[in-house]
Amino acid sequence: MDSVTIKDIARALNLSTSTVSRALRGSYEINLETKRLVLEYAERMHYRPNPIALSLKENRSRAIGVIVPQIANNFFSQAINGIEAIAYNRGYHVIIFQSHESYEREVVTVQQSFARKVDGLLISLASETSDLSHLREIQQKGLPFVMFDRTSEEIDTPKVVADNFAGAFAATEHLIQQGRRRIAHMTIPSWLSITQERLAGYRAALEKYDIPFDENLVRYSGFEQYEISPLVDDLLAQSPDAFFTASDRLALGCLAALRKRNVSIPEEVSLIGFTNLTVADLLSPSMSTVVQPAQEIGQVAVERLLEMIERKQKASWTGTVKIPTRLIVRESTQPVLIKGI
Amino acid sequence: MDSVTIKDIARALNLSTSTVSRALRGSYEINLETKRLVLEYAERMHYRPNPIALSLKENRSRAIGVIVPQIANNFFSQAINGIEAIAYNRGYHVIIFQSHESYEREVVTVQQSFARKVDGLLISLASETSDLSHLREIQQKGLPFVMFDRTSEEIDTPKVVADNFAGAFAATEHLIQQGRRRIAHMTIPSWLSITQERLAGYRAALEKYDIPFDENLVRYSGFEQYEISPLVDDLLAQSPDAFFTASDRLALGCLAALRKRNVSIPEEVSLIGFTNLTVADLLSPSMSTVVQPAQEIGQVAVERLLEMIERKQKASWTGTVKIPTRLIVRESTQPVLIKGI
DNA sequence: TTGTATGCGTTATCAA
DNA sequence: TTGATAACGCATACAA
Repeated sequence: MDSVTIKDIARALNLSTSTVSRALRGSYEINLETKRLVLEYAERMHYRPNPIALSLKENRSRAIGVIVPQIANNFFSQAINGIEAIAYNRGYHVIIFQSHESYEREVVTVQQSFARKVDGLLISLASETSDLSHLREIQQKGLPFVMFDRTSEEIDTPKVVADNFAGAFAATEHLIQQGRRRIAHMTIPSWLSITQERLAGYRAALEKYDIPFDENLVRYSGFEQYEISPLVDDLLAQSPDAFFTASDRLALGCLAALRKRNVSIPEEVSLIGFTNLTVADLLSPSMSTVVQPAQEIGQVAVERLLEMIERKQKASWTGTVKIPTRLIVRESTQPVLIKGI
Repeated sequence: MDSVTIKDIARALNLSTSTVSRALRGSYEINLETKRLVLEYAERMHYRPNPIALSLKENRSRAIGVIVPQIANNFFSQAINGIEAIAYNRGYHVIIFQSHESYEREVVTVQQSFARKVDGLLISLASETSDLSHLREIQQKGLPFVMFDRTSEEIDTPKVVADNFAGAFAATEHLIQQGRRRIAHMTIPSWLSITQERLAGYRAALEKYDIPFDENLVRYSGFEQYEISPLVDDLLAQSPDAFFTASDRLALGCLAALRKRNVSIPEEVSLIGFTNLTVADLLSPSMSTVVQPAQEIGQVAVERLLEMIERKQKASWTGTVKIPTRLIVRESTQPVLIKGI
């Protein structure tokens, strides 16, 4: 594990470390011949500056931390994909952390990434998280961070989310236009901001078409697969004619549960979900979907973060960016219409 | 971004940094009262050792690098999930890198992770990669690494893969037992080890049932979605009665292409693919699948890596671990049989 | 039991 | 134009 250091070069060339350092950094105040010599030798020996030493000196790491509830989730893995691509081009590394939907792990993870001197943090909250003091703490310590997807009103920092309201509105409206009126809404934990926004979009669409809101048609589910089936039973007891689900897992769980009960789609019920493109591609033909712009959310979030980092300012603007969703309507096997919202 | 350092504690308590350091590390040779004082103060000030300083000193980072072709891929994100869970419990961080299937990026990434002083590397080769000198280089420099999934015979290091031969054999045999005899095999680039293994399993099953191998029934595809459809056309011209695809993307692409051409499944053709559980859950009912044990591969790989790191030895044993696959056979809507191989 | 000095790799400051 | 020295935060060999 022996790397070439500046010291090695200095010794070999009978120079001081400072001269070598300057030569490598292309400083002006240096003899051209010396410079050439150093660069040549460094090249030949495959010299690479030690990023750890640099981090210690500069008190930064050129790395950003990403905290997500789960990597093995299409939405987050696509978001990370977007994040990594941009960060890489800007010379930053990405360190991934998973909270596994656990509040405690999220707290530990935030602290660890701070200790690791990440230059900034991208975070999507664990479903368990309601107390946000760990975030206030790092904010107070001056670590820039951007929240994405699972955000909270209680923290004043830039946020990037899908336009959940518009997406839910479009989905619900689509179902209504198909003639459905008892639209069940199966969604994720109620305290998440995205849940509220989607619910609001759902309600707004109902209202537009003068359909009364029936809270018996709304069910909140956790993220475990086994929770879904009983909720579908509950909802079926309310004799809905459509399902609008708030995540891909719910959509798929719902799909499976309906099949199991021999409920035909789309004759008896229509089904529409919030999913992302990868999943949307796999869906059974009759299912339309609101596509979450996962990758774009990641990209926009990391861009805002890098801006904060490089301008070294808290946050020029701490608003929420809403990335448009797309509604993909499938009549039979083919997507026949893709419309932006 | 002001963190408490040992120096701060020393100053506040009128001690030397070495005393504080020793107290924090629970050294014996120290006054119990002093120790208590230090620990208490450190606790109160939320002291956290600076991992960067530690890395510089100890020339290690308690981080492992993971290089995958793509994060936004169910197989790899599940593998990373398995890796992260274990690494976390053992006190290691995971730094993710994507090669984006590019040889050049893989090389750069390997060098960067070495420069970052990762304690070890888990790597799955980019499809473009055939020259392995970058790996030989880090091997020679003493950086331990484990290859998983996409490995190469040419490197002598521990490897963890799915039992591709057995999986392909079981898949093919299943199709044969369904009465199929012209089984098309659509697979990934031919130079990847997993491709060869799967092809071998396919051929072995044919041989067992005295079905002649027809190379016109085998097609190699890259990882782009648009490549698939023409290949399916090619294969259909050979009038196959079944498809065995070597990855989930191919399976899904193939499925879509067949639907588009109104080829009915499973009447006209049977379809079986190599996928992982998450994807398997989404599949259209008639499609059986060989499940890749993604998470387990990640877990086993990281365990072997940590073993190498902590024993500080090159590699006690550089063999290949084959993780069993499972064949999930779906007759109609339900998986009716799950058998281990 | 505690303190002093040194080094990990780098750069910035000051001196030559 | 170049060199010596200190500093980043920590651990440790050695001195007291």
